[in-house]
Amino acid sequence: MDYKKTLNLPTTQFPMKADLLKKEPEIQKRWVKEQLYEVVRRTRSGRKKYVLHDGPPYPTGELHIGTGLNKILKDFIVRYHTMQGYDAPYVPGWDCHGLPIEHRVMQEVGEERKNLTKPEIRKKCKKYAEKFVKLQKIQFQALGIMGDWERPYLTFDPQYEAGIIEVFGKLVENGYVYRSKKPVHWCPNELGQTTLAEAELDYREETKSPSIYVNFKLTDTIRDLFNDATGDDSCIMIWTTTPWTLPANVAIAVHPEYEYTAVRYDNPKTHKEEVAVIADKRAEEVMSSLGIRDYQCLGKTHGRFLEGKKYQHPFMERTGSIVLADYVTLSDGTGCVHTAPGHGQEDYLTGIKYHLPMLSPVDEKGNFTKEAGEFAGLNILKEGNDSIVKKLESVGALLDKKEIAHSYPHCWRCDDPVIFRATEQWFVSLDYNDLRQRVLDEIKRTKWIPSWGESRMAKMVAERPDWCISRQRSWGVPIPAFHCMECRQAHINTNTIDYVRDMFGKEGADIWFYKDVSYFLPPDTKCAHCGGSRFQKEMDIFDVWFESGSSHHAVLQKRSELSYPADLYLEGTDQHRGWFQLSLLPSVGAWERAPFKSVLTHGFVVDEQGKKMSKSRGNFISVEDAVKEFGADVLRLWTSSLDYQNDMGVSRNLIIRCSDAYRRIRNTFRYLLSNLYDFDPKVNTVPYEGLPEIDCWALHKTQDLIKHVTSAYESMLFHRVFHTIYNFCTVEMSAFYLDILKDRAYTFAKNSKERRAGQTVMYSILLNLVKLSAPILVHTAEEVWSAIIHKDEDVASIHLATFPKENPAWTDNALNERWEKLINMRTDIARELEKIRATKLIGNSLEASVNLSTENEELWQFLKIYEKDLPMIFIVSEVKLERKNTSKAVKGELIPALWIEGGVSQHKKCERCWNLRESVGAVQEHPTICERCVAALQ
RNA sequence: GGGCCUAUAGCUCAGUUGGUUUAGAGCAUUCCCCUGAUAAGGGAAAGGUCAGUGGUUCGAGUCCACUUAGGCCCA
Repeated sequence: MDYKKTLNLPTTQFPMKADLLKKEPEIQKRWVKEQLYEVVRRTRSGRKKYVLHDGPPYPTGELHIGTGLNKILKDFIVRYHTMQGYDAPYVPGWDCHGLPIEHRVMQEVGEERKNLTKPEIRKKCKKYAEKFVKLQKIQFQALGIMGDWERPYLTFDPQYEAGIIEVFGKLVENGYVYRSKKPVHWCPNELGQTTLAEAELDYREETKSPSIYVNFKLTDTIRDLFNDATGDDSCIMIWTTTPWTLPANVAIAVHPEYEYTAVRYDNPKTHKEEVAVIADKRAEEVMSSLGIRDYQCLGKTHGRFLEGKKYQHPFMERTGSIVLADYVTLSDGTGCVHTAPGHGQEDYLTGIKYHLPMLSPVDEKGNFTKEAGEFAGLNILKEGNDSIVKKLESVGALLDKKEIAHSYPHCWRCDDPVIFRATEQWFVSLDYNDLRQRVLDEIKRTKWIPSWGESRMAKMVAERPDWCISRQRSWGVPIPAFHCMECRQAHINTNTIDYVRDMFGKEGADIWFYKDVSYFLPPDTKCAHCGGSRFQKEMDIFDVWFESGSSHHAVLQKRSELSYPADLYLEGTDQHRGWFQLSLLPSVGAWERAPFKSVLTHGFVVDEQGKKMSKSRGNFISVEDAVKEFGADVLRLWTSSLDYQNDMGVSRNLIIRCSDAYRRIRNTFRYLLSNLYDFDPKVNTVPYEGLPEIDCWALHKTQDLIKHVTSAYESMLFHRVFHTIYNFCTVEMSAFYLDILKDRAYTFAKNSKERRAGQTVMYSILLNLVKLSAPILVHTAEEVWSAIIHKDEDVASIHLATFPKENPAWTDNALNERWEKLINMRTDIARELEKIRATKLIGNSLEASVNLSTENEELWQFLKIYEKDLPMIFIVSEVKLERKNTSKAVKGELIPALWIEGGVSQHKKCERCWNLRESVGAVQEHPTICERCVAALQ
């Protein structure tokens, strides 16, 4: 007789091979068809909301794996909260305007760009953005991200644009918006004459510039600092490579902590004795560069003591003063830095700090203006530079002039060197009405994860300058302002803003570029300053950060399914300066509070060696490539396995390793399913009280699993979710419980209480496990769910199911402790059996017989209690207990009181259950099987 | 150059307020077993100067300083 046919061997349609590349798109199609997102919304309607607000990526090019990872993390959170019963809508968004897109479009257009009008450029940009929104959407969906993909938010939607204007209007109304000058990179080329963003600059290494040392006569004495600095010809010496910026000089910066000295020497040009202040550490090199051998240092003092000393500008009718700045270095120059707030970024910040005048006597063509006095009309990079140098020489202020080669920015379009020039810009004030302090208060009220985000953020806000929100570009939302053509004053108020807002909401911001100014102004508008009635449109657009930073209003406050403030913002740590901060500022400015209750940041994707990922390094991985190679669920599992608060290493190798883990988890599902083919929970469930103890142990471990996984999800520590689930599958289930359960599941009578008990537990484990892993393995969990014949919840999709809850009645710590001991024994015994196996006496552990002995009374009692179960637990055919050790017995490692002797069982092997039993052949009708199997056949 | 962050076996992670003689898992590796989860399953072994140096302490993977390597943001 073929007894194999009488066994209850596992059977299932659920394939071992995942075939994710084929199956995931099918499952996704099903979700779309069944409108899963909409159904989830409906079933959760009225429940407590949990709003994770999406930070919008740029629709440019293929998706970086880091962007995919960000969306996957968001999806974990949204899905987990949904399963916990929250109404957790997810509205993805895209940041559609801005220079990155305009830049790429212009590059694609090539030479023709010079002839394009703004509306034409905008049309092309829009097309470009739309194209990549579409492509990226497909890729996000391929990752299994659940959200409102039919209605994402796009920053170029007219309604969104109106929202931006509303935020701006509120800030204007509250008094934060002002106009002022700020230095910008400027291309003076005839065709250009425009500001340039950092991305539009080409730094040329070999640019030749004049290098000059200049003395500025001090009008304040320095004898208080340097006793020997007698006479009235004390100077402070600067070094610069841009003589043309000297007319705008208003200060000289020194480092507060560095040591400065006063050097006495004979000026080789004027042959007069002079005393000049320079950094002590620079003295030797500067003097040698000037060709001065004989000089004398008159002591030292810290830079901070020089603060406030006044000097006379060498050729302008003006005095300046010494200021302090941390950015002063000793790597070149004199340690005293010529400061012109109208011509440099750092100088500008120092200017703001010291309330210095912002001079910029240079027009849009790069020529000096009247403000530059005698130099008016000269082109700064040509005759201008030379004239300044000559002037310095003639007044005796020039010490030396050389030519040096260094790195200098050039315009990406015309290749001409660019200049720094102060132009009128729009700003949001940080200090008006204490905005900065109120933002800092909101930062304190927000929960930052990890916690150091708070100090990082607070420091940035505390030190940042006012926010320049205007850009001189084409692809963006225009700043809704007007300029009086009589007095040049800006005309802006809530009336004009509301008027424009309505127009943008209806027709889109494009209208600004097509229609005449009169179209946007309420009739009879008069200039508030001069009463003039002729106006020009403002042609600056908003900084694109202002757009995405308005999403808290344009999306959260506008869409009925969302709410403000959001429960969570989740982005990379670069967004502390970016989106987090630039959402926070307008939100506090307009509505007096932070747009988020908590902010979670993750690290960056790096390669296997921990190096930054970039296309040029060749270690770039796109979402599309990764999904095509591994499938979304493997990618999601990999994402979950990492501690995202650090940087995350990614390479094909690392993801391949993770696919092994995926297979293991999948196979656990498959095995559970395959043993439940004939189990109907309504009919076959064995109540807890009727379960063998090992089954209670498995349920205890399952409660433990639920507890730990839930807490890990709550803390958003997904790598703990992963490790907990994975270890449960391998250690507790596969290597122990399920291995032991085989005997019962296969060889006991189909409807026996013992077998049904095991199935009862496997069924419970299957349901819990599939739900616990559903937020991560979205497709596989769905596939498993479909394969479960008797579901405990009547929902078509696992993603409509509810998250498992721990059953405290099934947690039994005392029982668990007993089983810890038994498992340790099992490990000790396995080690002994391995020795016998090495001698080829046994193969399968069922061929073994084990003698256990102990002189420890407590352990002895313990063993006696479990005597009958021990063969089952150790998967051996017999276990004999003895009070005395034999000489061959070996001491246990984990249970030192236990002495173990492994041997070969002398019984015959039961052909059916493979155990070696004395009872084999006891029943005549079945001479090759044991009594237990005979009974199972009845 | 500045601010913030990270560093535990080849890989992914544990390591509770500094305290149990040999720092834990799992995976990968090597060897063995099984062939009734089978492109599966089980077992065993090996693998770490906790990035480095110095300090505090009776005692440091854990606290402090510096160094190195890397990341993010600035300059």
